[in-house]
Amino acid sequence: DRNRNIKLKTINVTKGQILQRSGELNTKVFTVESGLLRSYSIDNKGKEHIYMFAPENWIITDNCEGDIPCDLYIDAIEDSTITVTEKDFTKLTSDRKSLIKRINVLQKRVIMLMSSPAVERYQHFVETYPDIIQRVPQRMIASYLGITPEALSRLRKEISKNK
Amino acid sequence: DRNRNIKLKTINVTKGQILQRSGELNTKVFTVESGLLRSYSIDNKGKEHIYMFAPENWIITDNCEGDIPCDLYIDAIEDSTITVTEKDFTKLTSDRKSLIKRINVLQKRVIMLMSSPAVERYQHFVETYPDIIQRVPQRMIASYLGITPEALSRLRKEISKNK
DNA sequence: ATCACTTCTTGACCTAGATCAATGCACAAT
DNA sequence: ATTGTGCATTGATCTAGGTCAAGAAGTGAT
Repeated sequence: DRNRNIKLKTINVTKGQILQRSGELNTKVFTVESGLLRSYSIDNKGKEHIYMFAPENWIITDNCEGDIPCDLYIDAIEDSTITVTEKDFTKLTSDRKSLIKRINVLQKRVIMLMSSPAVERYQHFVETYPDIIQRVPQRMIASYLGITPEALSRLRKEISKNK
Repeated sequence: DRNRNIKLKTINVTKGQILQRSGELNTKVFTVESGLLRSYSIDNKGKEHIYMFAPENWIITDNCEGDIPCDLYIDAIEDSTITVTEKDFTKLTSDRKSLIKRINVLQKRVIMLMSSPAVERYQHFVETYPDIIQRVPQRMIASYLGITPEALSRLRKEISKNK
C-alpha cells in the first residue's frame, strides 16, 4: 500500500480555520473525510481567487515542490474532518514528477487568468518561455494568453514605450 | 522500465500537419524530439485558443481518458521529429489516475477561462458541481469563476429571467 | 427587540479588451 | 517586377464585466 511510509493523521477543523498560508513551505496533502475545504490565492490588490473546492473524498494541496513556497491558502468553509499526509518526494517516479510539474504550470495559469491583466500575463510568458517567443507568430502568443492579436500588439507597444 | 509494454515509434511531421483533432478518440502521447507542436481548442465562434506549446523534450497530449472524445487539436508549428506512444490505461495506479483526472479538470478550466463568457462558465459549474452551489456563499462561486459577486448576481438574474 | 455583521442586490459609471475595418509590410510564386 | 497571401499595426467604436456606493435582507449575539 502506497501509504505505508508516510505519516498520516486525522484531524478536525472548524469553519474558517486556515490550514496553509501562501508563502509557507509545505509538504502536506489534505484528504477531506467530511466537510468542505477550499484553496485560494490573494492577488496584489488583496482580492481572493478560489482555485478549488474540496468536498468529501477530495484531495486538496498546493502543488508546490519540496523547497518552493506555496502560492495558495487552504482553509475550511465548513467544519470538517480531514486526514493529513506528508508528500514523500523521495518516492516519486519521474513519471509522476512530470505530471505534478504539469499540474503546477496549470495551477499558475489558472490563477493568472483569473487575477492578472493581459500585460502581466504576457510578461510572465516572456520570462518563462523566452525561446518560444522567437519561434511562433504573435497571434499565437495572443491566443495562448487569451487575448486578441490586436490587444497584444497594443500592449507590446505600451511596454516598449515605458522604457 | 515503464515503456516496456507500450508501442513506440518515431515519426517526422511537417509544419502545419495535424496530429489529432478535437472530437476524436485518442490514446496517443507525443514527445517532441525536435521542433515545436501546439495543442489548441476551437470555440463555437471558430476562434482558436492555444492550450500549450511543446518544444524539444516536452510531452503533449489531450488528457482525455480512454473512451472520451478529445477537446484538443494538436498540430506542428515547425517541422518536427516526435515519438508517439500509446497511453496504457490498464497500467495506471489509482494514484496516477487521480493526478490525470485533476489535469483534466484544469485543462477544461483553462480553456473555459479563455474562451467562454461568465454565464457559460457559471452554467458549467452548476452542472458539474450542483452540490457545492448549495454549500458555499455566492461570492465564493464568483471568486472561483473569476468574476465579481456583483457580476454573478446580475447574470443569475438574467438567466432566471430567460426561462 | 436591537445591534452588529455579512451576504446579496441594484444602480451609475468606468475600463480593459473585443470587434470591425483599413493600411502597411514581408516573403513567396509566377 | 508584380501579384498574392498572411501577419502586424492602427484607429474608431462597442461591450462584458469591474468598481464604487447604497440599500435590503438574513443571522447571530447580547
